[in-house]
Amino acid sequence: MRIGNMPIRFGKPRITAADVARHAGVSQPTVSLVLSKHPHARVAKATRERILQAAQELGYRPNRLAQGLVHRRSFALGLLVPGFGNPVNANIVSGAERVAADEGYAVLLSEIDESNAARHVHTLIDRQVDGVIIAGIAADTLPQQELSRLNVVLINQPSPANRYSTVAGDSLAAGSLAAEHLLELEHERIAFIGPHTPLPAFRLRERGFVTRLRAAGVVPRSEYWQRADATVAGGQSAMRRLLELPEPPTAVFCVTDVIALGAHKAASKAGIRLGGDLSLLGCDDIEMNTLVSPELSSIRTPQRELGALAVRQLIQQLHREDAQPTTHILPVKLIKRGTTKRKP
Amino acid sequence: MRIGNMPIRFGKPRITAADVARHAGVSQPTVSLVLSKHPHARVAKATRERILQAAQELGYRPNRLAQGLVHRRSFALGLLVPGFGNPVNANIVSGAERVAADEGYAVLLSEIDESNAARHVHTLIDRQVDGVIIAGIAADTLPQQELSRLNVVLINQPSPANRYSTVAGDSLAAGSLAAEHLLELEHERIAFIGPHTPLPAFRLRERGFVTRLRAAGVVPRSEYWQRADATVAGGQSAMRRLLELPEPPTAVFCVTDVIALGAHKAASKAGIRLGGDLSLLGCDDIEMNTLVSPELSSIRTPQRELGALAVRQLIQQLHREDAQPTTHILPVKLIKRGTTKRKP
DNA sequence: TTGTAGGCGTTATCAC
DNA sequence: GTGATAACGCCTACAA
Repeated sequence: MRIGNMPIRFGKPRITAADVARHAGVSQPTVSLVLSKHPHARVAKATRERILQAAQELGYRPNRLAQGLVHRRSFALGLLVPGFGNPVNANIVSGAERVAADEGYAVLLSEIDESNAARHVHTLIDRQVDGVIIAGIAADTLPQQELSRLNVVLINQPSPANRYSTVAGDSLAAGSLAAEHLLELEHERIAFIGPHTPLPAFRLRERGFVTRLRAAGVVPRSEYWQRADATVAGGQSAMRRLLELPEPPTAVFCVTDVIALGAHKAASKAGIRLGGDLSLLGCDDIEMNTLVSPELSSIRTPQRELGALAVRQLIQQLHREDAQPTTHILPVKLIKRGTTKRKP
Repeated sequence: MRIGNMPIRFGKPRITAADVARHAGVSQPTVSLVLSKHPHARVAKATRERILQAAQELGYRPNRLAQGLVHRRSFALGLLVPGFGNPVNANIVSGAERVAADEGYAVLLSEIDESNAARHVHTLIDRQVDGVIIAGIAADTLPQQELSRLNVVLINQPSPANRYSTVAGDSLAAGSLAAEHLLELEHERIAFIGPHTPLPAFRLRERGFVTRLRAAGVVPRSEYWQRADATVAGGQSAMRRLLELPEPPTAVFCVTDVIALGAHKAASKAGIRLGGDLSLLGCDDIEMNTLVSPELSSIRTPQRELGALAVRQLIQQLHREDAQPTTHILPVKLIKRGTTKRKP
């Protein structure tokens, strides 16, 4: 890529530490000492005052790039997500950004898919990010070599080989809660719609679901086990397939709300009374669950909290040379609404 | 803020240009010349080959921070948005990020509200962003002085004093189209729900709407003109107020889909048949419009496109010292769905 | 207590 | 063609 020799507008002369020094009649390092060193560096009160005032007057702000160069770190974090069209990801990003900003870190956003992930990771390394957070995409689909040079915190997925720290909603419990709820409502013909994507969190939800069903003596029927794209359209067609079965299920658990909303739509279109003829349960509890009618029952997973916690964990890791990978599991919660009712 | 003296994990020795130089038996600046200078800098083919190979072998990647320091720019753009829980903003961000990445720019994400805007803007300046894009928040609520030191592109709002470039959906046309559609369906008792927030785009939508109504001889009734929070809940309560009127409207235009979805919900709850008893029209055309039943008619505004265009415009501005503020208006489009039907 | 020297990794300007 | 040398803005170490 060609750089240099390009004019840049607003090359307003930046105020530098040297300017402040001149203004205050001291040397530049002294300015640096007062402004960025440990709270009470030993420097004469008088000079300190003078420097602080000069800085104030000139509106001096240290150049983070220059600081980064010296410190070999940038006070910036990379955030790798596959599209925040998905509200779950949007919430994670939002939670992460907030904490990062509070802690003085910038957030570099990278919307990735399998095809461009390597490029994005490289970009982040080039910018000396202090660490990256990975959400919504399996870490092992990313270039391992570059990843190993970074501080990494994963969201919603166990770390391959336990190398990275993880924060996650309790996916096993989510699946388990889902099964329990449907069993409690006395359903037996219970179906499942999961996405093709082999995202660990989704697999765990499925596992928790199946395990709990089996424990109750309900054996999953293969024709009730549907795969779909993790989209509304995917949920729709999967639900249509279920409804066309000679003996359709009386309850369906979808591994994400987006899928569930698609299923919701397909069922409504087919004239099925949700909550009456058929119970439908999603997972994540996104906002629009309350916009459809009847409102979609769901398992609420923490999202902003995950983003926030991931950033905190990442920042903490930066401070300890010997930090070991940690795992944080946050609880999930069943939210009963209109789509899940006792078996007809 | 205290910096320095903090251990940072993975201080893996970065490969520098000096390393490559040593490896290739040339001086460091020569490496720089070959790797980052105009396509065909004059340097002996043999040396060039050697350098390229050395760089390849060592996996050298130039340090963007150092480049930024000398270029006085960072190849990073700031993105200021008020919450991407709002899918409209999420789409804008997504479109912007994509183009930025393609052009080699990083995106620094800042989720702002009026209270923390100044801090975020400062942060961006400290990081020497080459420019910022502002979406979903009125530019004149931000600190003007700092803003004036930046390259700015606004999304969906005309520039105060015409100082900044703007890209926007055609809000006037959106309002006008909305009015036209409802008039065509022979409605006369036409209501409006707009947000409290004085966001320019919203005011323009309203103006376009009113103007077109007036042109058709329909005089807006004050009791039909509701203000609401720009949320689902806001839309709900506004719609309830409308329904309680002695003579309720037969058609309602909401200035955003989020509000409209709230209105949709309130109407459905009240037993109103949307599209039958009452026509409802939103604006933006977010994805979940097709999830409710009947599906919500809307005016589609470009969102990813706005984000993408904003970045392109911003980057272009960086290249011309004498760039004048420009204005791009993108067309909008009526999407007819189930909630708008001929007057009963 | 403060100033001087040196370097972080890069690019630009010159001599050679 | 190529290699010193000097920035960019800041911080650390050491000397005064």
